[in-house]
Formats: sequence, C-alpha cells, structure tokens
Amino acid sequence: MDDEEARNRLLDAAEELFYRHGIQAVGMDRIRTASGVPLKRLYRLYPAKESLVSAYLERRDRRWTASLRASVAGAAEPVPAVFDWLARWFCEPGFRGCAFLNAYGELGVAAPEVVRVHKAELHALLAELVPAGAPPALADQLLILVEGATTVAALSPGPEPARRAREVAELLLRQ
Amino acid sequence: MDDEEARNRLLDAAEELFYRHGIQAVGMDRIRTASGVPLKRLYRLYPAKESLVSAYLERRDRRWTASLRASVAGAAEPVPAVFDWLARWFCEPGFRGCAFLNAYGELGVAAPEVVRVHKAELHALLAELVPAGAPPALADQLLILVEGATTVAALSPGPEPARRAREVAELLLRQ
DNA sequence: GGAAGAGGAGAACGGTCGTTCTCCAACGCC
DNA sequence: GGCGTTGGAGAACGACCGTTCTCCTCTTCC
Repeated sequence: MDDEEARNRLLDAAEELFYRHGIQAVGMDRIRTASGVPLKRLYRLYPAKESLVSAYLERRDRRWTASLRASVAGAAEPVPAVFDWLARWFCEPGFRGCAFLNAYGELGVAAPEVVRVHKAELHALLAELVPAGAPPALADQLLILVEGATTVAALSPGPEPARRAREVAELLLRQ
Repeated sequence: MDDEEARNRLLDAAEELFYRHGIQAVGMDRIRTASGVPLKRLYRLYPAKESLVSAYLERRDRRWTASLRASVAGAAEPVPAVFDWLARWFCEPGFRGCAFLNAYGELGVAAPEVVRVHKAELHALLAELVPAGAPPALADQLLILVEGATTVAALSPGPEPARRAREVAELLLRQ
C-alpha cells in the first residue's frame, strides 16, 4: 500500500465516519481501525486531526461540485436540473444533510476555511446559471431554495423537498 | 438561590455556551463556572449532560415558537410577517443559525427528540398561515424558504436572506 | 550473512471529559 | 451549646481523546 492508496483509504474512512457521526464524536483510533492504515502513517500523511478534517471536506467539495457541474452542463434547462440533481442526492443511503453546514454547526468559528469556500462556490455556480437579463437577486433566491431543500431533506430524506423547491425555482424563472 | 433560579442560570449558561461553541465542545465544568451553580446541584437538577442538553433545546423551542407566533398573530399579512421576524432574528448579535439543526448535524441519530418536534411545529405553524384555498404544497415550500434563509444567514448574518425569501414567498402567495 | 533503516502494532502519555466523592462550613432543632 | 443534616467547593475517578514513543519485524544494500 503506497501513500496515495493510504490517503484514499483514510479519506474514505474519515468521510464515512465524520459525515455519519459528526467530527468530534469520531476519534483518530476509529479512523485507524476503519481504514486499516497504521497510526504512524496516518500522522505522517495528516499531522493532526484538523488537517484530516480539512482534507475530508476538501475532497468532498471537489467531488460534490464536479458532480453537480457535470449534471447541469448537459441539461437543456440548467436551473431545474440543479434540483433534479438534488433529488437524486437526497435519496442516497445515509444522506444526512450538507457536510459543510454540519461541520460549521458543530465547530463554529473553528470550522475549516473550506466550509466558506464551498458555499461561495455554490453561489457562484448558481449565478452562472441564471439568464442574462434576470434580476441580480435571483441567484440569492436560488441559493435559499437549494439550502432550504437540503436542510429539510436532512431531517426527512427523500426527493420531495427538491421537487417542491424546483417548482418554486421554475416560478421564479418565469417572472 | 432556590432550585428554580438555579435551573434558570444553568439553562442561560447552557444556551449561551452550547449555541455558540457546539454541544460537545462545552464541558459540564464550564457550565458550572458560567452559571455559578455548584456541580452537585447541577447533577441533582439534571442527572446527566444529555438531560441538560434536552432542557436547553426545549426551553429555546418554547421561546422561539412563542415569539414567532406572537409576532405573526397581530400581522395583517401573516406570511410576510414570518420573514420580517426572521430578518430581526438574523440580526441579533451572536446569531449562528438554527440551534436545532446545529444539534442534529453534530449529534445525528443521538440528537434529542425535541429537534424533530421543533421542526414539526414550524411546519404546522406555516400550514396554519396559508390561505384556505392554497395548494397543500405551499406550506412545504414556505418551510423550504424559512430553512433556506436561516441556513444562508448562518454563514453570513444579516437581514438580506430573509428579505430575499420574503419576495419569493409573496410571489408564491400571488399564484 | 550482517548492518542499517523503514514501517507496522500497539502501549504509553498528558490532558480533558462526565460523573462521583470527600470534606467542611452553615443551619435548624432540642 | 451540642448534634444531625444539608449543601457548597473542589479533588478524585475512570474513561477516552489526540498524539508520541517503544519495540519488533521486515527489507535492502554491501
């Protein structure tokens, strides 16, 4: 097992455990057990828990954003496509809301920078999708719909919040 | 200091510390110091940290819901009044999003029951406010707007998310 | 084959957690 | 005043945390 595979295993274990149970509830020893990577190597690759947490969120941010962009890129109607993508996300087993918001709620000001970066990226992505002549507040309103659907789905998973938000978004686009 | 005042001091300290720093980050000793209530009495009134956490959230739920209901009760347009109330909440110093969602994100399935109860109450309150002839999905959509505005404001406090959500809600009501 | 180094397994360390216990001062009752 | 009870202050306890260290087993190079 080379360092790259060790990193993958560590991030897989960290993502599974941190997302499901929260960050403070999961100890480094549990990540060692789940990943099979010895503690010594873990601390060589990630010198402290904080850096493992940041790496977990950064990898998740890259995958999440890339998946959403890819799904929207080929769509005839990009804004509704965002909510269709959300509906599929909400149905994934183990879905438990936005990992970045969960981390921010748990860690507050101690949350890693990538939380803010992730939300700024999402806002920028939505701003790219709105038609050229639309009012500038439209991207903000779409962001509220995306965050609201995600939050509602966190407590009662399933595609319905995304469908309801999509209806509202289509109404906004027709205005 | 009788038991009732001790309880008030404990819940004040718990609310301030748990909401600001998260639940797991705050130890019982810190609550003792902040409240001035001795550890022995703390454990007589709340036999474990878990019960103090539940009591903190339950008191917050009662105050939050009562304040929102009172503000909406006297309004000519109840639905927009919800968002005006949100705008004032988002401007309070130390605002850091919904305490119940933060607790759920941190504790997951171990979160106390009051988290679910709080969200069900909010949905029921919104369902009372929609006009009689409105489509049944309207309350769900308003809930998405409320949660979305709260979530967006958690990361960048201020009244704007509530104003943007209010515009969308008014558009929904006109449909 | 033997020396030297890397890497793994897991014990150990200091600190902090939730919770309990010890000790003592203050008070009511006779 | 003497005595039993209550409650406060804070030490103590066992468990677990993040992190480091020890020890041993392999591999590699000559």
